[in-house]
Amino acid sequence: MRIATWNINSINRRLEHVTAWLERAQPDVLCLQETKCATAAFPEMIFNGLGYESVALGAGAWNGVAIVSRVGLTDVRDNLTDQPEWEGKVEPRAIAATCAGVRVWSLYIPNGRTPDHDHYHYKLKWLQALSRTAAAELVDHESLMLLGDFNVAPTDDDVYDIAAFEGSTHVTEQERAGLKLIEAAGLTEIEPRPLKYDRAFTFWDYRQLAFPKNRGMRIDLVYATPPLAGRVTDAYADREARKGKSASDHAPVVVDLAD
DNA sequence: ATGTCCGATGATATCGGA
Repeated sequence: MRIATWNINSINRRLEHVTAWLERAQPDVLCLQETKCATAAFPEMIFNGLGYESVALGAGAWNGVAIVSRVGLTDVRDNLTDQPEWEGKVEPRAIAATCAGVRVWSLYIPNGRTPDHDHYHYKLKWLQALSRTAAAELVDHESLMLLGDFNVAPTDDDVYDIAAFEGSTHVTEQERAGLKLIEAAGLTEIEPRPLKYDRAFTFWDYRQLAFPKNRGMRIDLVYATPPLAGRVTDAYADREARKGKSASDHAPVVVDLAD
């Protein structure tokens, strides 16, 4: 079974990329983030035509998550328990479904903007709520997987040059403590291998030739419970998908599980 | 081979967010 996650930065802008990648990579389940598309406007028929069911949660221009699956999609759930709000609203950043016995969450953790911004505190609270929801879900789902754009680099080696991130979000102790809460809940990170170079970056800014210079970050992450982690046969970041015209600024992360 | 990109706005260039 192949499970993947990809921040596609607008499903409508990226439809051709996503369908081509589905044909090439043949994932059984794909978690999407930043669909930037209202729930009812998600192009589910396109995925149906390729043999995938889908569920989506969105609110138009910002955020938005979805799961597409060709191995079943049941027990769909929107949002975390007590999900923190931004400007008085629960944003579409979390959706879950059970696919072939695996409880899958597609997650888009808030960016944080800058460490002195309210959005940063929102991000930290969001990570705390995520770890609590994960712990609660574990009661009913021993095969639990969290996938998505976490907007946190787990270690200094997960950015191209830690010196370039002084004073920035994504690399702070508090954000990494948020990831540790997920591990404390009983999940382990599935670290992908790179297809090229020494590190498996998943994001490269559109600006200043970041991709050709490989100035990347590893911020799209996968966490799994021990029964699932024990089934992992391969995991990689597919930088090929970052290439070409009108690509997303993120690359997919792919995880293979033994049946 | 790639020096932003996306979506929204009483738009037709500018802005917030990433």
